[in-house]
Amino acid sequence: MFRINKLTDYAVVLLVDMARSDRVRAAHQIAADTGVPVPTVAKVMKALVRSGLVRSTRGAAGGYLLARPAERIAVADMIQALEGPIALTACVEDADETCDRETFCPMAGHWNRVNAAVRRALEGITLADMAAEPASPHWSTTAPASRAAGGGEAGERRVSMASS
Amino acid sequence: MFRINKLTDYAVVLLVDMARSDRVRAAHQIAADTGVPVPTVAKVMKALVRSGLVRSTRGAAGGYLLARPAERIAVADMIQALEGPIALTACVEDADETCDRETFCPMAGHWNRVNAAVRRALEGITLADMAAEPASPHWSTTAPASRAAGGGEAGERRVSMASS
DNA sequence: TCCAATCGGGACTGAATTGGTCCCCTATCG
DNA sequence: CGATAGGGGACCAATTCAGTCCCGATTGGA
Repeated sequence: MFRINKLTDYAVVLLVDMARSDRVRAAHQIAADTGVPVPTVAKVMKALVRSGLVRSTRGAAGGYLLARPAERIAVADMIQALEGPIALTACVEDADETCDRETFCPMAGHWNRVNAAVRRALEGITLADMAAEPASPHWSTTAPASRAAGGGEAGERRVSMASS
Repeated sequence: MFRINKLTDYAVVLLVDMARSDRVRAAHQIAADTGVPVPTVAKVMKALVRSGLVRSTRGAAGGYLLARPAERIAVADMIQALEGPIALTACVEDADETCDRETFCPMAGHWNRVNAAVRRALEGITLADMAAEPASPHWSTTAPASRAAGGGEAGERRVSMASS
C-alpha cells in the first residue's frame, strides 16, 4: 500500500504537537499530550534528534524542542529522519554494486526520476502545514480528483493488501 | 525507507519488458526474458490483469499483452495495481471510525494533501518513460542475457536503508 | 556533594507483513 | 481429447516492524 512506517506516523504526530506548543517538554509530557506510549516517544525522539529536526536538552528539566521553525521542516525531512533516504526502490544512484541480475535494470536510472518527483512533492509540504488547525472539524478540503477517483480512491483505514 | 514492495518492483520490470516487445508472450517467456522466477511472474501478472493494465489470453498459445499503450500507463497505476490505493498512512478520508485516539489526528486531513501530492507526482511518469532506453545509465547497457543461470541469486539489491 | 530527572544508544522479542512456491480448476487451440 | 496457458487462492519461510527495556551519560537542584 505504499505507506510509511507507523513510527514515522508517530513522528509526525509528535512534531505537530511540538510545533503547536513550543516549550521544552520532556518525553513523558509529550507522550501524555499525544497519547503515544512513552517508550515509543523516546524512540522516535532519538531519531528526530539524530537527524537534526529536534534539539534535546539533557539532565533534569531537560526535554525536546524543534530545532527549526515549523515552516522550515518539510514532510520529506520527517520521513527521511525515520526511514532514511527517500527512494521507492533499492535501486538508487549510489548503488555501488550493480544489481545482481543485469536484466533487472533495463530501466536503469528511471526510478531516480520517480524518486525525485516524489521527494519534491514531499518537500513542498511543511510541518507548519500539518500543524495548521484544520478549517473544518472533519476533513472536507482536498478533493484530489485527478484520476482514480471513480470509486476506488478509498482505502479502508488499516487497508490491507489488495488481494485479501 | 518509504519503499514499494518487491513485487511492485517486479511488476515494473515486467511491464517495461512488455512495453518494449509488444507481442503476446506467455508467463514463462517473460520470466525467461526478465530473469524473474516463473511463479513470481505469474503472481504479478494476476494482479496486473485484475487491475486492467494487462490483457491476458488463455488457452494454448495464450499469454499477456499490455491493455493500453505505455504512454497511458502511469507509475501510479502500477503501484496501485499491486499495493492498492496510494496513501502514506492508514488515516485516509473515508476512515469512518475516528482514529482510536483522538489526539492522534489533530492534523486531521492534512495527510490527504500529502497523499494527493505524491499521487500526482506518480501520475506524471508513465511506463513509456520507464521503458525508454536510458541515455546514460550507470551500468553500461548489459546485453539482455537470459537469466543468469548460476543460481547465485542472493538477491542483494539492497542499498541504503540500513541507516536507521 | 549527592540525588533525581532526562536523554542516548542499543539489544531484544513477539507479531505482522512480505516473498515466493505450489496446487487445482478453467479456458482455448490443434 | 489432450496439451498448453492463465486464474484463484492456500500455504510456509523469511524478513521486517513495533514496542519495550536496560544501562550509561548528563544536568540541575537540594
